[in-house]
Amino acid sequence: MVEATNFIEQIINEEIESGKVDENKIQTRFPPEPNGYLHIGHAKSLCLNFGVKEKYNGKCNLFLDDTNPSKEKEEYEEAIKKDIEWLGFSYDKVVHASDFYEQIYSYAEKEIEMGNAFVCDMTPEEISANRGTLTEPGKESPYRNRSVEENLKLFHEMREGKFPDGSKCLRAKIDMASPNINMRDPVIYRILRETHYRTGDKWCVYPMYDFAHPICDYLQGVTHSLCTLEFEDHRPLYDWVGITLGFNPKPRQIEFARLNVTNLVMSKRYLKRLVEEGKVDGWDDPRMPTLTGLRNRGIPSEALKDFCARIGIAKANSEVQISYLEACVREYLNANAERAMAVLKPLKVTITNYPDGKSEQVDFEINPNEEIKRTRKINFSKHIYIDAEDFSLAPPPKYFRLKKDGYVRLKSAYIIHCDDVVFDKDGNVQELLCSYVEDSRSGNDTSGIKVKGTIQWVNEADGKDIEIRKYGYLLKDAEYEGQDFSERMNENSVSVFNGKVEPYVFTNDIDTPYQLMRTGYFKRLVVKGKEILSEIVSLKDNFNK
RNA sequence: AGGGGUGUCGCCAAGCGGUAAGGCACGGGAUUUUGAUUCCCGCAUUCGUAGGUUCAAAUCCUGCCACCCCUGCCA
Repeated sequence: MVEATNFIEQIINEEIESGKVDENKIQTRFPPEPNGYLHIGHAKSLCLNFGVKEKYNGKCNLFLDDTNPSKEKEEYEEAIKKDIEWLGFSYDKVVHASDFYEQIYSYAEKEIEMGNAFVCDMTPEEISANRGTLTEPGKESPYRNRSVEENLKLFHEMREGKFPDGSKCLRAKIDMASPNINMRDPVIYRILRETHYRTGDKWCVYPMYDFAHPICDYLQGVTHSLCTLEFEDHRPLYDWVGITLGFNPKPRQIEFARLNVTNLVMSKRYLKRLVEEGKVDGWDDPRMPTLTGLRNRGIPSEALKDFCARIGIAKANSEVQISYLEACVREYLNANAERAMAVLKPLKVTITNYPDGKSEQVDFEINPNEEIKRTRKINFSKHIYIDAEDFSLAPPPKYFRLKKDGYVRLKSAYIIHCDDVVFDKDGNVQELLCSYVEDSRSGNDTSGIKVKGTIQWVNEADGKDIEIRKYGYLLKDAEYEGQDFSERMNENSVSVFNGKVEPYVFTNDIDTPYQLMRTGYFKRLVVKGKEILSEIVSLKDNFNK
């Protein structure tokens, strides 16, 4: 018996124990509609469904719920597959609702034969008008009592294309007085002349989600059909289909709360607007909550999965702080990212007492967390750059960095002393004239000087100019209640720096993440043909508190 | 009396009648050639609320309150 980590696994365990389900046949499915890009919310569902598969040694298909040809595209299906691959999940099969169209149609005929469904001639408006309200029952359709023969004939003619779109539909005959509106003779088949991305123009009738889904689950052998909370009201209909059609074993639908994350827009509509209005560079913009965006951002899939595991699965509506995701990303990257040095705002430093033309190599630790420390060489010479933020003319108390007449250590190299400041004609700091302490070299410092601060630097001779980008959130940190999306848009979610970076970062694969020391985690990214350094997540900063 | 759900620390979330896990965040301290990391220590006498049952209740019962979802031929 596996140890349950959430209420769904608890249910599965109980069912196995009671013999309700075969422990060797646990099966789930990841069921996106191929009508858009997957986002971080889907990652939660992916982790849940594939988590159950892996835990119970069961199966999990990628089920593309393509019952509405007007919204679905091949392009989305391919993007979905790529995202799943990125997360490292392997599905047993790729199946589509459309693979089962013929069988679903037969099941509809069966419902008609059993007197459980009828062809209704009312228009969508009429059906809506007769559905009743939340507090009042609906009215039965005048076509509700057609004979089985007539229903069958009409349903066949619907398929044959004898009726225009919307003129007729197939409805389940359940209960127009049900307090659950989904049970008031729901439409289960509609006439729709739309080219389907997989079946083309073969069909002009398409099953509705509520009818197709339980059938597809059953046909695949799904034992547990996991979906989000808004489908709770649909479960009676899901069960109705299974029971009337005599499914055995009948799949069980279980609902869980969808993921909400602060400062993130998840709605497809708004995401689309961001793309269309040019607020972002596309669906894969590093600021987007889409999986393609997160991947482009450099969020490690391991960290995303860790996040999903840590937030858990429950039924309470909740909103997770984005800082939780960031913590997971930092934790992973801290252990796995190589360190490198770059400066966002280069400030020239000349080491006046260092010999002209001399260059030496210092040892730089690749990742201080490694058990077996690895180092690489970095050139050091008379001319270097430090970050302008690491020098202050008017330092606050407890300032650890460089100040006039102060000392600071250059990471992996020497301690320097700021002797003089060169200003430009506008009075801005242009250059620092420093002297280095010759016997303070990293590794064999015999100078006896204790410095509080250590800062990163880039050697002028081999530093590369590069645009460095840091990101803010797409949504401002506001009370989401009552606030319109457009009012919450953060118009300044990109900060651009003309920085310098050591050449080492170009020697690895483009997706390699680095911790730019004291700056954050970054990776290279090609934006409009130009290579930049793009922020993955910042480093935690306790100093500003 | 529409129906279906949910309410445990700032944010997630365990708990399933025996006297409030854990993570993130936060506060304090130690170590640190990243003000990072790591390491200690602290962080709900209380579980939406009011009653009841019980030797014992976050867990059982009853009432109330709050929030979410449902009137697509969308999923």
